Amino acid sequence: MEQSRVLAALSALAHDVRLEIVRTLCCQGPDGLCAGKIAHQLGLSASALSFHLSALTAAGLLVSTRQGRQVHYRLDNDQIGAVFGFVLNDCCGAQPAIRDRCLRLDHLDDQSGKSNTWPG
Amino acid sequence: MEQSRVLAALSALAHDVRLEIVRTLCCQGPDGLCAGKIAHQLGLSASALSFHLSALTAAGLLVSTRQGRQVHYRLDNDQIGAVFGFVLNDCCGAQPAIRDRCLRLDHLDDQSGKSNTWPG
DNA sequence: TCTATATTTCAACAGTTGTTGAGTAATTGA
DNA sequence: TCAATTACTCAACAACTGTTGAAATATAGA
Repeated sequence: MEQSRVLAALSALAHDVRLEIVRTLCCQGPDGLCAGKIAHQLGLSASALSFHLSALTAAGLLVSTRQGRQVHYRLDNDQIGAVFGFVLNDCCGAQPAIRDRCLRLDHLDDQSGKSNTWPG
Repeated sequence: MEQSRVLAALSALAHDVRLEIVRTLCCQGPDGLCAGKIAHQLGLSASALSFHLSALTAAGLLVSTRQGRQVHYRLDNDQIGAVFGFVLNDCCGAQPAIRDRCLRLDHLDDQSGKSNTWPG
């Protein structure tokens, strides 16, 4: 994964409406949700929603499929995982302190920082 | 962790110079690196660097300590882990497909998506 | 074809972000 | 105290981002 794609993804996620869109889509099945339903759930105008869906799609975080009049959106889990994998492994040096906190293992282990090693 | 802090952190990370600063600091010891050395390593002007260090510090991703004339910066690993923990768990529904890709476990498991469950 | 529905595009505007270079503040050692 | 070093702040400017409402596009069904 290239850094420019990671930057685009982080930039896309760094907006409250777009993070809500991600949160809304993650609880849906593989069919995702059509634009109108997302707009209704989040109380957004059609054009505002379209703007943010475009941003997330351009960043590679969403994929869309037209079904008749509707366009269905769903998360691209592979891309999302790859983005955070890049940040955690290639930018943060795969540090166990970060990984454990990220996976919420920190309360399971001792506080010495000598917990699990980073996989890979 | 509040969503507003997560948004601030993602926004701070979504810049190539700032991601390079993070990458530079993650390979340093607990003392971190002073501003002048970061500027030299990355070829930045003092004021440009100061602008970006302020952004990262305001977002809670760096901590600084003055040592004489110099100011040393280091990553706040807890905060970084908490930010990505929030996104992966509270925004992406703790999905194994994302987690495995993020931890780069995807090449170890089968491709069926039935791999490890999310911890917690 | 005509109408209704679903979504996207566009232009205008306001607000935010990033860069530059000059100036300022804090600290050290002569 | 003075000069040198280190880092920060500020103003000006350009570029980018997000919001709004109107218009355009695509599809479905009568």
